Amino acid sequence: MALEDYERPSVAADIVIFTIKNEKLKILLIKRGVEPFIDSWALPGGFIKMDEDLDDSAKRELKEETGVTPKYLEQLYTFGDVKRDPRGRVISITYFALIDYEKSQPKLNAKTDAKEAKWFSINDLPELAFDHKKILSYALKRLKWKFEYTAIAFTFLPEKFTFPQLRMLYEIVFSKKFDKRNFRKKILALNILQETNEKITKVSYRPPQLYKLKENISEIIELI
Amino acid sequence: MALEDYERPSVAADIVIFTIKNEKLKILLIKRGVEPFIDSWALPGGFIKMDEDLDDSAKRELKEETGVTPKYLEQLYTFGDVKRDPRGRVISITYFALIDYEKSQPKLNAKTDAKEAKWFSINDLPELAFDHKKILSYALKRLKWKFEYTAIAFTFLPEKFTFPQLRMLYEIVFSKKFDKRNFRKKILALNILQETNEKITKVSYRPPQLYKLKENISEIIELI
DNA sequence: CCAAAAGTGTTACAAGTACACCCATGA
DNA sequence: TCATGGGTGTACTTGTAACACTTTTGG
Repeated sequence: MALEDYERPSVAADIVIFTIKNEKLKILLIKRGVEPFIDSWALPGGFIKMDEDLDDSAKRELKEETGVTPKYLEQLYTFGDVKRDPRGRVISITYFALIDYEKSQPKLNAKTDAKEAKWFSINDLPELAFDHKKILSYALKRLKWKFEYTAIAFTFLPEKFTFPQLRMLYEIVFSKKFDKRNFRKKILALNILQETNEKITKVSYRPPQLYKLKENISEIIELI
Repeated sequence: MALEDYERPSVAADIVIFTIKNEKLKILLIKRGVEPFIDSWALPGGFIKMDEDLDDSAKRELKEETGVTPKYLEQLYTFGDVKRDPRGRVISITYFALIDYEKSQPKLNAKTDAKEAKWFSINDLPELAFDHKKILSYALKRLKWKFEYTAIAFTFLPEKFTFPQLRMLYEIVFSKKFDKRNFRKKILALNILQETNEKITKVSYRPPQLYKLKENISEIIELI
């Protein structure tokens, strides 16, 4: 049962990274510079190295290909159908990541196999390489689930944010409107927000109040 | 970017399979017949083959080592820390499986690397090989989650079952008592059960009624 | 003073929880 | 007739959903 007795598959990490910009839910894609699927859009990712843990690999690939560092990262699912990659057996450990929309400017690194890195609105996507469409659909389910049962929405927001901003996130993710009174009541009941005495300025209507997460809440977002 | 340019890790599938027997939650372990961790108890599993999909690999390993065919199987998580296996880089795609307690007699296959296969109560476990304790703890979380948000509990039961049986499952999984009136009300509200006109016999108290899942419900257990 | 979006409170309905007595059976 | 666990209904509490008017600001 020595490890050498077995033929080994290639193992890659691929990342679905979401942000929200201009009131749209977006994901970051790269344009492939190599075969197969050259010039197709695909999820950022690449082969894992033998001396790095899986999460580190996902972070590195994302950083190398797109210059982006996620605020939140978790493993999504492992796809490994025999024929998902025309080059041979490639198992893809996929990741689900989120980034603050203010910090989401991709910077392409020319040294990688990616020709281009670009945010695409989820409603206006190109054809994707490999089985990446399936992966994305899985990631979208996870995103909705996380919004419903955890406080992960805050990772899309800057330190200080308003209720209208937060509500907008939920409205985008679930593609429906939420009543602002009920929404506020529900969030406040979680008892994780702290009012600041600052307001948004330069809006030609009643300016919304800024809130922030209470101290020590940021780390327990998963637990709600 | 040819696949050959990358060193490849070994990839295994390991399975946490649960059953309920004698009012105890149990998992199936094998006693390792080879190094490393020879004579230690471990999750059943083994290296994936190049021509089989991941789920098939998990099913095959389970069958080969323990003779058991799961009623329910889903991917759990992929563990791949650099040093989780002393032999070298081994990534483990883990599975979560359930089996009807009436069909859960393991039959050891002598041709494998397992010396023995045995059900262990979750409250009375031996030391486990590798990082299998961590994997098990993850599987337990998933089990509770599935019980809470899906109708997966029925996979532990035979075709016809009683409310007391079903309630017992929940009490075992959550280690707490449920009020029998409220429990019944909640399950009936799901509208997935059909009363039969049969009862349990040979009990020295009022015999409980047998129920079964409505037609076409078995397949949508995930959706509740 | 107008336009725009923020902020606020009450009522109705549904879901969940707590709780105690009678029933059917085998021994 | 007794012991055992099964079966049932009601009141209370909590959470969710529906809904309309006043407030603050910049232009």
